[in-house]
Amino acid sequence: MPELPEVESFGKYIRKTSLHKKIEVVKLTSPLVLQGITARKLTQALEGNMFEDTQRHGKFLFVELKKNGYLMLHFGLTGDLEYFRSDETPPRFAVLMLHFADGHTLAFTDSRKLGKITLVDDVEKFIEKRGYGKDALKISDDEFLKLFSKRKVAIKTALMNQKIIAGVGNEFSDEILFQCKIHPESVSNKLSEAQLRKIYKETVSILKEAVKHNAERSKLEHYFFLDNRKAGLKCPRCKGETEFKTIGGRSAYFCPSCQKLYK
DNA sequence: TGACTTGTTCAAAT
DNA sequence: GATTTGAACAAGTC
Repeated sequence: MPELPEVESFGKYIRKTSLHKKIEVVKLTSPLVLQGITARKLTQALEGNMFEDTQRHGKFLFVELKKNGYLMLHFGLTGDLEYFRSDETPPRFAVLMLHFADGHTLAFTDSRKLGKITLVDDVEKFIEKRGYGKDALKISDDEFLKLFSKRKVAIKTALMNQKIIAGVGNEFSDEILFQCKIHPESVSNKLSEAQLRKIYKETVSILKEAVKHNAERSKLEHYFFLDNRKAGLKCPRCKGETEFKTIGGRSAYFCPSCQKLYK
């Protein structure tokens, strides 16, 4: 699922393929993904325009336009990007296609259509208005500690709450807590300062490494859960057996014998 | 066939 | 008012 590292890669992908090219035709095949704007408005804003750069906050990608602000992309569960020659067959789940003047097309694909697309004037204001927390790679350890030491929910739930810190999703939260040997159901404010600092350090280092490898799971083999979220696996650390549990309405995988529960 | 999954949002509860 | 809980959303996968 697209979490912070995947979204960072999507930004890189756009910068590599799609900057400074005139957008000639916009095709929107599924207006369902539009958030607060009409198809006409999106088309008008993009046609004749150009991408200049990208920036990311948590799982949100903002594509800077030459004129009139930013195109905001959120990839939901199944959002993806595909850049191809315009005479090739478009991808199956294309939701938005931008045909560039140079004969290439950038498609936003989304099979389950939980992604979101809109136009944004001011990125900072957008983030503030929606109440998102700092990006997981931009927050300091002290800020992290302050936020997590007052929350009374499961640490996994808190890590995934985009209003506390932005960017961590279900899969990475399982890995972070596995690396820290902390049970995902442990209550955030019951953890010691040292434990919270450890979680902070792991969060940053796992995300950074994933970003470095373009979120390719095959290059993150020394982690355990990232590509392998299942119950009944043998824990590589203590030979216990991994378990499944729904925590905060989300699936959680962990090793109950070496990830300690603090309640 | 229908249960399951996922990130976000929103409503309800505390 | 702030925080927490839990359902809803869409639709492919198994």
